[in-house]
Amino acid sequence: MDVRTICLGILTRGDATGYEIKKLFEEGAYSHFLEASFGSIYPALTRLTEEGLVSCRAETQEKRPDRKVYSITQAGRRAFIDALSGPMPEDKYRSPFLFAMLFAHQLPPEHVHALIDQRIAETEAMLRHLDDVGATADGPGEQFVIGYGRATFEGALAYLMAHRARFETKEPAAAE
Amino acid sequence: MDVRTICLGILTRGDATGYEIKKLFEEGAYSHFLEASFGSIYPALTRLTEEGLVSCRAETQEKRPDRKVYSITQAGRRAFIDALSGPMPEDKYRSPFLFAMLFAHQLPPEHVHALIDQRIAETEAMLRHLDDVGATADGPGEQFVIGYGRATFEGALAYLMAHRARFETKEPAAAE
DNA sequence: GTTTGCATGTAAACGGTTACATGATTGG
DNA sequence: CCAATCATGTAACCGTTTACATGCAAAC
Repeated sequence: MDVRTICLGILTRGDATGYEIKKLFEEGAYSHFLEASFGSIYPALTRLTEEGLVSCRAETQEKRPDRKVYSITQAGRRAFIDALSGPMPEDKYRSPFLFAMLFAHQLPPEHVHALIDQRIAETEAMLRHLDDVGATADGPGEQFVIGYGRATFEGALAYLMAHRARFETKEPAAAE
Repeated sequence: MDVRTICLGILTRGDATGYEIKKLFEEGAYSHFLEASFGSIYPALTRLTEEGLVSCRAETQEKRPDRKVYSITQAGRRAFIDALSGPMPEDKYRSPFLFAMLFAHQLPPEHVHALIDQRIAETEAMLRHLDDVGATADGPGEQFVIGYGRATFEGALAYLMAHRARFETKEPAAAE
């Protein structure tokens, strides 16, 4: 899913500036499965405007830099639905944490232990975040996505809790 | 986690050719959280050899193309442990499926339904795959990683099963 | 007085994928 | 006969990140 399509999707929910889109990426209900930087959002918005999929009105503000508010056009809505109707690219999960855990026996036990504890803390933080955004989420889609995130993170958390002892520091482990 | 480090890690488990490393990526216990193509593996192996982190012996085969078998060196092992000891980059999860679900109310109900059913089938296939590789997995690290995968996919699957009815085709939904 | 927030944008660098090039063998 | 498996490698392309450039206002 490229940044273009994601911007289009966000704009179906209401007008926004590039800056606001970025904030949705890092703070919203999307943050656990989407990400993008200014360096990709601004050029995407410019191209989308050239192609007539979004329109742009400039708002001159006092005491604040000018802002460009983008709206999706009818053509944009059509292009968006088309993009969602085509074949879905596969989900991608890249996990440096799991990669490191694969080599747990080659690492100092206290390092492995720290890795797991850190991961537990991050997962708990993620669950709290999902609760926060879940409280104000509107449509059924958003509720579904947040629920899906909660289900996976809860599964992961339970597993981490249940298996951390395995790698506890200096656990002399009965046999090899 | 770049392809270089991942190749190094795989080679700590035993010698391998570029071709074999690729197969591990797509068939092994790694496949749910790692991926790489030939176009990145071969150049990585070449560079690693130049830097002395791996060594390479050529095996001339009859009836088969020559193969280059790579082994990790002592310097390579050190570099690998160093890479795992530094700060871990965050996990990244990119989900076109969840992105599409966010806009479920804008999509034809039968399309949403198909999306969920497809996802259920994929998740079940993934769980079967993890069972297969889990049966032959050796170290504690591999067992942990497979268990973690199972825990998250089982959480996801239970959620999908429990909530698919919400989006069932033509469910006239009591109120908005 | 320094950091944070608002606000937009560009250019270079990076890591990676896709497609291409080559070629023999084995199984359906 | 065609597809798949084994096996290596390059080059063009792509989307993205990172760093840079600019600047004012409010909060700490």
